[in-house]
Amino acid sequence: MITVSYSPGNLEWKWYAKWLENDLFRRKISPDKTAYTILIPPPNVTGILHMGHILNNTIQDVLIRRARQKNRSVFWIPGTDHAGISLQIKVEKELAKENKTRHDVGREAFLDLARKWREKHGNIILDQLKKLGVSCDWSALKYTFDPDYYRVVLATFVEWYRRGYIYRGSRLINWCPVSMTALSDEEVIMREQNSILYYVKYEIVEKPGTFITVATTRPETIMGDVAVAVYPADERYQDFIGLHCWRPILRESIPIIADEAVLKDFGTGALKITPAHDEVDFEIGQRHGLAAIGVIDKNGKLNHLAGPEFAGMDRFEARKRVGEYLKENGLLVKEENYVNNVGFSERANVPVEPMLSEQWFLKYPCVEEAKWAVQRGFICFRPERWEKTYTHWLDNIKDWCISRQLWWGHRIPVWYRKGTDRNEPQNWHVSVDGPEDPENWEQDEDVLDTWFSSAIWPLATLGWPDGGAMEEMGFDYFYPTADLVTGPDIIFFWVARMIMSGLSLLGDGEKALSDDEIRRRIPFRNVYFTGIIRDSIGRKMSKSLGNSPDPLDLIEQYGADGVRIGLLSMAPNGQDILFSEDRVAQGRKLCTKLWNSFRFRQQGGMEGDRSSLAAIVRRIDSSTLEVDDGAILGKLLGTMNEFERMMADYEFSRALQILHTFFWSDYCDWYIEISKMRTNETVWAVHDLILRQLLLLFHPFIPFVTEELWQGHGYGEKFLGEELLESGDELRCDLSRIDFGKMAEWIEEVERVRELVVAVRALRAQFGLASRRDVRFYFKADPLAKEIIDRHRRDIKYLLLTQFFDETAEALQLPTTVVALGSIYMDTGSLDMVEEKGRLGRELEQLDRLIEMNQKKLQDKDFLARAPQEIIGGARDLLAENIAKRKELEAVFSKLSSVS
RNA sequence: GGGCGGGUAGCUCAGUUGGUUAGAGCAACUGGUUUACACCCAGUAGGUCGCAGGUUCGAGUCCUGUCCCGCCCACCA
Repeated sequence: MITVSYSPGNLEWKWYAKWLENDLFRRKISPDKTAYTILIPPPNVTGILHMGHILNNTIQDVLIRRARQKNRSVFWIPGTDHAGISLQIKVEKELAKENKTRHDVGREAFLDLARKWREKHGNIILDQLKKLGVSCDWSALKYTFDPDYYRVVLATFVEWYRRGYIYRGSRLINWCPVSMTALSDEEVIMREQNSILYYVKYEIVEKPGTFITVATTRPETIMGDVAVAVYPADERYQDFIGLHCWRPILRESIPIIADEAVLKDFGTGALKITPAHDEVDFEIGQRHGLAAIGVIDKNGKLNHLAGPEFAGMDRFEARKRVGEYLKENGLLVKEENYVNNVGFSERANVPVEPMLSEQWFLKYPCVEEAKWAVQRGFICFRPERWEKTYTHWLDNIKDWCISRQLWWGHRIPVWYRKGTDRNEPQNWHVSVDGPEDPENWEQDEDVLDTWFSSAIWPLATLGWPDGGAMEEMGFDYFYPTADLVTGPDIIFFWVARMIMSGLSLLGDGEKALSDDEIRRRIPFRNVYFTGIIRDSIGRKMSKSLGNSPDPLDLIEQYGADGVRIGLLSMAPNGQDILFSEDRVAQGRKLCTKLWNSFRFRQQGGMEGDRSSLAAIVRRIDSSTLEVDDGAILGKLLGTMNEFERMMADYEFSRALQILHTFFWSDYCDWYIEISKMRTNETVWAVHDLILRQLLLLFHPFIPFVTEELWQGHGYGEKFLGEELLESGDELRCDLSRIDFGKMAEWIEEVERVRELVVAVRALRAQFGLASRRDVRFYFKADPLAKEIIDRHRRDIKYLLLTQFFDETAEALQLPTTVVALGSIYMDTGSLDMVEEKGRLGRELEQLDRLIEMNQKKLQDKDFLARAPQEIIGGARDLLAENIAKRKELEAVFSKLSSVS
């Protein structure tokens, strides 16, 4: 038996603990079953649970629980990410409270602090996820900084280095002057800025008194200029190409060159070349063999190469001062306001500085195969459109700067022989364990980009590359994984890189891969991209706006079940989601309603075997089975089939809506109500059957309350989570004693009766008589319809709150409503004739419009000639129905007319 | 500059190869303690489907153009 009222707080933790106790989530390798694996997108150890996690993990849990219901061998691998730069910042902030920097405590002590921080806070988010009910196999928990994971990361580096994909080089990279590290292109976000475009005069060396003017937004880099470039065919500057000009600050002769990369229509068409601080300039410099002079330091301040006047000055201060200097010296032609795009560091939120720097790079492996895998559908993106984004990125891919000047991260496994030139590869040692004579070497100080370790998440979590570990984890059985659920914002950061990693690392050769080989190596078969959760007016949720609800508060208030189903119901397929707490409240209401429907059932007595589907079916006695019972069972089967179709397409919110409508409208509002009139064993068995199927269908979405009801209602020994789900067709076989040939007919019949009841309710509501019990009704129907009405007369009387529902032979002079089954007249005892005439008149008018429309269509020769038969037939039926209806109304109407 | 997504009831969204009178939930309004549930029940109202053309017997759905909103990518300094 279940308790009177539903309170999620009490029961949720109870069941989660029991599930864990009974090891329900642990993977099992069963050769006779198909494997189904999901990798959790590892949340950052620094993260706290937000709505995005809730959505993400709810979807994963739904998929996982459904896979269990379908007898798959399920493995959901949980884990966390060490969150490189993010955790480093947290620890540095704590140090800052004591007025210390990481350099004060030193590398080892700093790493200890970071580890301690993670031990203390790192698993909070996992505990929060448990509150949500996620059914991960916790015995497989991974952390990207686990010692074994750490080794895999290094092994990957070594392997790719060995294959020539990783190299060290001096390139122009994105430098963050606040975090003091290099960043990848993906970590730079472009922002519109109000800038000033300075037009600066450079005097021609060979022609004193003649100038070439360049336009720049970055005058503070003039000291690093090594040339001025123009478009080769630019007629304005033909005479200047090959000459020289004087750099206006730190006066020096620099060449005037021609390069196709210059846009002649921008500014003056002349471009100052500063290879150390601009990407285009760098490339031009390379083409022309120019040196690069870096005038900005890693902390964002100008260095000694900028000259004594500006050295030590912040780059933005220097910009202003250089501007003033140029003006004072008559070198500034003009300045104008200008809006341009500037790259910002994602984390520190300051403009990045393009800087020439020695870093480690990865030339991505298997780029073409990665494209192919998705194009050929070996990996299926949902929604499909993300394929384009993915392909476009791969088409324009550039080498990945993987080294970070941080301490918290996987340290690059490269050692340099002490006292030798680091630029010479023969002085390098690259291995996981380091050189055997460490005293003669010093290790590279840098660590790897966090995303480097994330890229091998599907491999490392399953034990790769260690044979023993792979066997223990069941690599061959569980890889490739089935579904990846993530946000489209990390399609480059993570998804694409995982695909390339899998393709590359699961083989050793670099030869072209066959389709079969690709299928074997891909890390997952489906990628489901969720929408991004926004607030109710479409803004991104953020801490600073304070528009993000605390998921734990929501769970507290509405229960994890309510939050889960509420969120899913508002999540259209792959579209952004406008969060509304209202929906979450509705989620809880659904749980409550489910609960209460069981309370209704239990008031009917708990006799009857419910321990299995077969047992319930046995209790159904065909001789007492009525049309209503058959109809609701038929609807259940239809609902199950449609639900399955939607779920197969990952259309969660639509699937839920179908289920919701069946449960609430068909089962509760109709079937429960009419079954109150007859309480025999067959009816209770039908209830047990429907409730049982509802629990199974709802369970992946609302696991806690369904488990409570399952156990409380005595549905079996096993946990609901262990029970298999029949398909609609399978259930149909189990119900083979029912005459399914008539099912469609039954459903149709019940629909007609419902139509009648609804129409009459509306009629009486219009007369303000909704709750009066003394209203009499009369009906006029043809023999076939009368048979139906007779069959349901008891239900109709009950639902219409009336004692009188009698047959009549003629149109009565009473308020009336006409439905497919016939005409219903309402005897109110007294009646405002004028009011009723007006009402009927309006209804007639509307019918006339419909009839006219229909007739027109059916008289259209083209329509008759070209439209398919069933459409024409449908139109004919509709017309006939409306004409009949009109005739009935007309009869009453004319009677009223004759009276007044 | 290129690409993607969206514009349907006051709000959030469905609408599946074009086909009967465009749907749901919420909000609004009216009425209701009928032996599961007021976290409920019953009912009412509300839409020229962004705009303009076109294809078609028939367009919310297909095509073209156009206007808004959002996102992603891009080396105009």
